[in-house]
Amino acid sequence: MRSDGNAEPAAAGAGREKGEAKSERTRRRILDAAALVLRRKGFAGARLSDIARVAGMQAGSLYYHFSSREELVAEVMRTGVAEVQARMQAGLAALPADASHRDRLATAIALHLTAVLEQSDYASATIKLFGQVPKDIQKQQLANERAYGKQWRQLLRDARDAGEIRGDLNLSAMRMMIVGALNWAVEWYHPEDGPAEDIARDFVEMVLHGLVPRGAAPGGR
Amino acid sequence: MRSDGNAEPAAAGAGREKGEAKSERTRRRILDAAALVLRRKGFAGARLSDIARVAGMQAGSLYYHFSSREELVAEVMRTGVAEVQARMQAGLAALPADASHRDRLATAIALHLTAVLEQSDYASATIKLFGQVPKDIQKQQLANERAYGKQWRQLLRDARDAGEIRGDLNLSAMRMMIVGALNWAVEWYHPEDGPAEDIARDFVEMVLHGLVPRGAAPGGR
DNA sequence: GTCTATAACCGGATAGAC
DNA sequence: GTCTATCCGGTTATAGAC
Repeated sequence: MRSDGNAEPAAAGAGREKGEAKSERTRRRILDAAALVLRRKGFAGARLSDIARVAGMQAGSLYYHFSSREELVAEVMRTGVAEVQARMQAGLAALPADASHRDRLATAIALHLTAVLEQSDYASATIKLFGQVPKDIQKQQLANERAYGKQWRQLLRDARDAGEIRGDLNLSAMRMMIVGALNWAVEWYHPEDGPAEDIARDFVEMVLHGLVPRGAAPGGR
Repeated sequence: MRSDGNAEPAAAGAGREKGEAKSERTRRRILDAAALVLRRKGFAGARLSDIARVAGMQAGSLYYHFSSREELVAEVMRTGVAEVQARMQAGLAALPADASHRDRLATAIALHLTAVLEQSDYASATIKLFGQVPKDIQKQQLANERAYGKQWRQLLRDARDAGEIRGDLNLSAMRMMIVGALNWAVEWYHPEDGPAEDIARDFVEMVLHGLVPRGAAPGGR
């Protein structure tokens, strides 16, 4: 969920189909447990024994489903992007056909933030993990996130081309700043801070209109 | 560098005085090495043997200067906030007396970003580490960052009270968003992206004036 | 103050019973 | 498929020589 992926095409879908074999369901239970533990303890802090306990089994049993700890972590991260991207795609598609580009941008911000703060341990784990995992997993993950980054770039470019956002800005920097602020929320957010949607509203307001009052002299000082 | 510290007063100064004993200099050499290694490998990934190698000694020798790995990490983090705060204080004090609150805010953004991206391994390590270290170090660190958070809150409140930024915004959310976007830069920034000052300029522009062109209809849509 | 050697421990991975 | 038992490598921390 860095939005700057820049390599090969992203991997397949998020999974989560219905008619799964029992084995598939166990696998998912392990992944759910791993996402939870990884989100809380980070890459090196999450022990297989923790994950196994949450999944309701013994550490050794995990190896029937995954060939190594790293494979398990990598799959959590793959799922993390896939989930956010799926929600984003669905959420944008659900907008009325005549929604403005600014509406689409505002919706994307809210979707990313709620996914990351409230809906998906996979997403929050993925964000925390990226800077902690070995280089080869990072590379793989950049590839996974490529399509997601593309979506954000498109969103901003379309808005600019339509004249709904300024043409004098470095859109790449804007994207990093927006997504960065959203991602960083996993470091400080607690449910007592209120629903993620409320926070998203404030973020959108600042991203679109800035801190300076509309009427004020442009120069500052 | 989370800006939301909320406990006891922060610890003493950043250190770095001149007439240090040899032993003090060695201690600092170890801390420098630790900051570098921790920034690159994270809390659990940084081995004492790595740190010792960078500092030019054997792992066992570290224990003459620090009683435990955690103590070493905690001191790196304490130094991290202290350095950023010192730079911030000096940088703001260097502004002309008639600088606007918006100028002060813009300066704070640039100072935080350059400190974190270019000037201090302690600062970048501290940011990466916070979410990875044990709870007791986190607690201690929140206390260390209390004064820094206060400075940011003051900056925003003063600007609002002077009418230089809007009065209808949740300043707490704004602070988290601004500092969060800056902190997140340690996750993606590479020197090839250009000087941190340039990135800071873009950030300031968006924070102050937003993405929407000044003349545009306020409603969007 | 720093080194070498080693104790003590821990977590990932494997083997084989069930 | 899952369990128990165990191996194995690596890391923190300590002891004692220099």
